[in-house]
Amino acid sequence: MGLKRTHPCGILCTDHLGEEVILSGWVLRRRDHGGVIFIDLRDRSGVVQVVFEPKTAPEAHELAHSLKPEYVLSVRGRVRRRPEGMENPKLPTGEIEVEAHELEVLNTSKTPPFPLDEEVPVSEALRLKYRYLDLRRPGGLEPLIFRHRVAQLARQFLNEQGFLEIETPFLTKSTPEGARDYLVPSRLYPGKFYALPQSPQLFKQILMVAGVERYYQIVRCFRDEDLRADRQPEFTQLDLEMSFVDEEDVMGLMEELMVYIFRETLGVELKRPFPRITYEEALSRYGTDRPDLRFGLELVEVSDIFRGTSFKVFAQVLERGGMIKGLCAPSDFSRKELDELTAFVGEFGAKGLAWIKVREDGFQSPIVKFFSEESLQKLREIFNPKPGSTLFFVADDPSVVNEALSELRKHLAERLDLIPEKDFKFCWIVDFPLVEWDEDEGRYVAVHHPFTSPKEEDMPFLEENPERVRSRAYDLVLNGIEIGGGSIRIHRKEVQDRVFKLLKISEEEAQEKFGFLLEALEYGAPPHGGLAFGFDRLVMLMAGRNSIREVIAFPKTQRAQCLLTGAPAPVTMEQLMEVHLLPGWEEE
RNA sequence: GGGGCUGUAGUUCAGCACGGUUAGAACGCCGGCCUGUCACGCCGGAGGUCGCGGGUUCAAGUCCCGUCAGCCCCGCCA
Repeated sequence: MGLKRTHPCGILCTDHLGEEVILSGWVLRRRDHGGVIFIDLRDRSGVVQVVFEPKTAPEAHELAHSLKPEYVLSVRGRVRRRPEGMENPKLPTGEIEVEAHELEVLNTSKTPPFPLDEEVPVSEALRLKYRYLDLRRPGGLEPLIFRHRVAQLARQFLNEQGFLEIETPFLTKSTPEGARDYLVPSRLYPGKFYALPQSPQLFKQILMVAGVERYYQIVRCFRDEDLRADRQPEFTQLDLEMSFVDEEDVMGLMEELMVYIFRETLGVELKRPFPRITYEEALSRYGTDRPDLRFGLELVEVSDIFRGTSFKVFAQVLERGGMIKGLCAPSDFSRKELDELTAFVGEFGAKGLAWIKVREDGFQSPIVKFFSEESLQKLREIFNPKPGSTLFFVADDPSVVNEALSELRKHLAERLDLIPEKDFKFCWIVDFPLVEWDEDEGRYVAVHHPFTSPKEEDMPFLEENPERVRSRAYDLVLNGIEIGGGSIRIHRKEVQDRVFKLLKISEEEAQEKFGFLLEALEYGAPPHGGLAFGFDRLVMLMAGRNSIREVIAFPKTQRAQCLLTGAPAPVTMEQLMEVHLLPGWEEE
């Protein structure tokens, strides 16, 4: 390579006037006037206009005729001010241009399968197959640069707080419960398998037993489950764990971390402390344990108001122990829109959606005739509805009511444009139940995981009334998306034994599955707890993107394929034999 | 496993409800011209397995069935 780069393209400005520079980058566009030729040269830093003139540099000018998009160049030239009136305000470097003296073509390029020079939409499948071109588009690297920055800030913050970054194994042991594992066959041990970790949970607890006291890791995790816009089979956690702490210590430090990252990247000043909402209250007011606090439309239970009503649908639901909740939307809806909303809640199991329109002269609805003036007055007091708004009600079992209205709440907020742009509303959800009854398995299962500590004051109910026991777990929710979760762990074996008993995990089973952790707990395990962020989700939300694929360099499709490499792919018979996997599966 | 949206030129799309000449547009690409453009301009040209398979029909891009792929959602994700 003859010409060695001296400057990035995107930083050149009037400070560099008269300087001789050597630039390297890709041809974004060529504007060839036969005489003068303009090349927009792009590198990671940005774009600058290079001018080839027949008089100034005949050789370079001649060669420049042959340039095409995505050719790779080095150009030697002089920075000069653009002629009066020829500035391009759309370019950061638009005040200047580079008068080319020498051109070296470092590589040619095939015509790209999609245009790289403009913001035209390109199908995601094509973008993923040619991800290297997709990323090369102007601004294409932005999400990854942003992600890098968030990662570095997190590291910096945690380093200063005395955390050690420690790696944990990827080839580890399958632990049942939780998501489906990705399995790796063992060559040395026929019939045995490693599993890729769903999270470093057990290792980080053991690091606490090892005396690390403060651990973190930005670490890949693997779960073989179906994909979503915010779920990839391999994703990244910012994982951390601390010794000698309670939940307030962890939550407080994590708030500081968020404040720091948001300030340094987005210039957003987050207010501390973040609201703490109990699980029960979140369900009551928002119908979900991950509420979006950027808008109102809160849910209110109105069962008592309608008790004894002659409206059959409500009465029957109440009789069989169901509930009625409602919300007030600040908008009027047409008959057709109301039908659409009814169909919408139907997707979540609601058998109907009752509505009352609020008019200047009172309520209007087909069902309002069933309600006493006293009931209607109470509705007015609760919702304080302005004329022109609409009350919605769902009557059903609590789980259906909450899910349907929670989804309706989000749906209406989007539809009515009630969500402020660039708004970041955090909250902690606390006081989760320790366990919930699993109908299919016929036993209690852990809401978080089996190592989550119960609250001290609820310990007496562990055996008699387990559903009443709250855990020392906490979830961090941002704009209605769970971005982190953690807990204070059980560090004493007798408590762990009682929880296993409650979860109907036998001693033999516990020994087989988590024996190494249980044994570790017996050697002076300190009280400890921690948290894991869904790092991709956090970055996605901060970057204002709709999918974590946008903030991952090489994401997989919804069917879990990598369109770039073609993974997953067949392997040879020899490879299968080596890991003792006999073919036969083709038969199916 | 289930529901929905999408699939037509290299790209982004129109055409499909009501089947009927040779399937269009823009950008890109190829050739030519052009000394101040910046989505340069002008002239000319090439480019199609209408995702794939089957069916209905005299005739299918268009209707029907199946299938594949991408995306969104439910289930699933302690």
